[in-house]
Amino acid sequence: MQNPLIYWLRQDLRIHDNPTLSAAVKTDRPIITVYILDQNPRDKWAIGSASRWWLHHSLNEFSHSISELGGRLILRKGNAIEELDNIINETGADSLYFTRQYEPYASRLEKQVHDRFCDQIEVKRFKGYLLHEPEDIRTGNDQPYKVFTPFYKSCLKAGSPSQPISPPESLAVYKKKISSDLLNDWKLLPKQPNWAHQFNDYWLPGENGAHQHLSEFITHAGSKYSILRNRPDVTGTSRLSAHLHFGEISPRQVWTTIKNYQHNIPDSGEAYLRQLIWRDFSYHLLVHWPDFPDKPFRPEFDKFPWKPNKKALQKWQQGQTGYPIVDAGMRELWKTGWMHNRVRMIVASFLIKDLLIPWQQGEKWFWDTLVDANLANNAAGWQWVAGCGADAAPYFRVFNPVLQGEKFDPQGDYVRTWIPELKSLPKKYIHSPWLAPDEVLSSAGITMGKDYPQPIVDHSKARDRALEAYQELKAVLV
DNA sequence: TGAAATGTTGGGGCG
DNA sequence: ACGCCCCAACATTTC
Repeated sequence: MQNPLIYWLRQDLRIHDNPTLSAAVKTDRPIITVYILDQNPRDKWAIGSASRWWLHHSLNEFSHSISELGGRLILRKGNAIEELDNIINETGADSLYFTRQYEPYASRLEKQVHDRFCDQIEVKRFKGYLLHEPEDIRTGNDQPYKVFTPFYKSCLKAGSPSQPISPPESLAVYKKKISSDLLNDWKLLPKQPNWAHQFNDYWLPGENGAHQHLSEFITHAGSKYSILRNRPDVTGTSRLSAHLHFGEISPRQVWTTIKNYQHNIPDSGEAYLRQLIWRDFSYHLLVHWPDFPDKPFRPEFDKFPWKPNKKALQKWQQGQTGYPIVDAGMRELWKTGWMHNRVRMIVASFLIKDLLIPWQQGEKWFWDTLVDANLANNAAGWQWVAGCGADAAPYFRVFNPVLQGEKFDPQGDYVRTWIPELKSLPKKYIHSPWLAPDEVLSSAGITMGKDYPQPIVDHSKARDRALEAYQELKAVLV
C-alpha cells in the first residue's frame, strides 16, 4: 500500500479546474483531504463573521462534492503546522499538496509549513487562485507596477490564461480511520442573534452556486455589463466575488467563459475581464507591499487630520446617516453580506470625506460584514477611495451622495428596497428627503427625524471641511 | 470609477 | 436694425 498524500485545502474549495486536486489524484495514491481552521491570534486579519457564515456552507458543499468522488473531507482546528504534523505521524503521509494563497499571514504560514516538512516529505505548492502570479508581472525596470493601466496591458501581453482542466472522476481515499471535527462544532454560523438569517435568500455558497451565477450572468446581464454594472437597482453584475474569494470557481474558468462569449459582447466582455485583472492587481500590490491593508500606500496620509467619531461611525454602520443611497448600501450589506460595488465607493467616500473617519475603520467593518471580504480587494478599494493608494482617485474627488443616487439609482428603486420607510416618497425627493415639502412627506407617511433621520452632516459643508483637511495635510508636509 | 466653480458662446427678448 | 442683457448650454478649470 502506498503512503497517502495530504491535500491541504486552502481557498480552493472546488472540484473543477483545481490543479492541486487534479495533481493529487494523478498520483493514484490515497488522498487525505483536510481543511484546517487556523485560529492563530497573531493573524490580525482572521476571517470575519459574514465570511464564517459563507465558509460553513462552502465547506459543507465541498464535503458533498468530494464524497461523490469517493473522498472524505477531514476537518481540523488549531495550529496548521501541528495539525499537519499530527496527520503525517498518524498516517505516514509523505506528500503535502496545496494551492498558494497570497495574504501576508497565509504566505508566512506556507513558508513555515514548507520549511518544517520539506526535509521529511514532498511539499508541493500549486497556482490557481489568480490569473497571473504577482511576481510574473513586472515593469520594464523590473519593478512591481503601481499603476493599473500599464499593469493591465502587461497582463494582456503575457497572454491568455491556459484552459481550465476537467475535474477528476474519482479519487482514492485514505481508508484508515482518521479523526475529524464536526463542522457544526466549529460554530461558524451566528446563533443569537442570527443576523445572517436572510443570507440564504441571496446566496448559494459552493461550486454549484458559483456556476449558477456565472451562467445567469452570461445569459442575462452579461451583454449589458458595460452599461449596467454601475446600477445597483438592477442585476447588472455577476455577483461572483465571494465564490472567487473562496476559490469555488477559478478566475481562469470565469475568464475563459467570458472570452468564449466575447464576440457577442465586445465592450461588456472587455469591461468584465478588466475587473478580473483588477483582482490580480490588488494581489500584486498586497504581495509587494504587505502593509497595504493597514497602512496608507502613500505614507504621508498617516499625517492626515482624521476625526475619529464613534457615534458617527455607528450611524454609518447602521445605515442611519440620513443620505438614502448611503443608508441603502449599508443596510444591503447588513442584510445580505454584500453591497453593489458602485455603492461601496459611495459609502466609502461618505465615511472618509464627509465624516473624516479613518479609512481603516470602514475597511474593518467591511471585513467583518462582507461575505466576499478579501484582504487584497478590500484594502485596494478603501485606499483607492481615500486617495492614499496606488493609482488612487485624487483626494479632492468627493462623491456627492445625492447626485450619485440620482445618477445610478434614477428611479430610487434601490433606496426603496433597502429603506422601506421611504418607499412612498416620489423619485424627485427619494435621494434628498430633507428637501421634500411637508405635504409630500406627510402623504408619504414620513416624519423626518422620527421615521428617517435628518442628514448627520451637510454634504456641502462636509466637502469644504474635507478639502480643508487635505490642505492641512499638504501644509504639514511642507 | 466627481463635482463645483468659472468661462464661453449664442439665441432671444427688448428698448 | 442694432446693441445690450440675460441665461441656458456647454466647455474648461479648479478643488
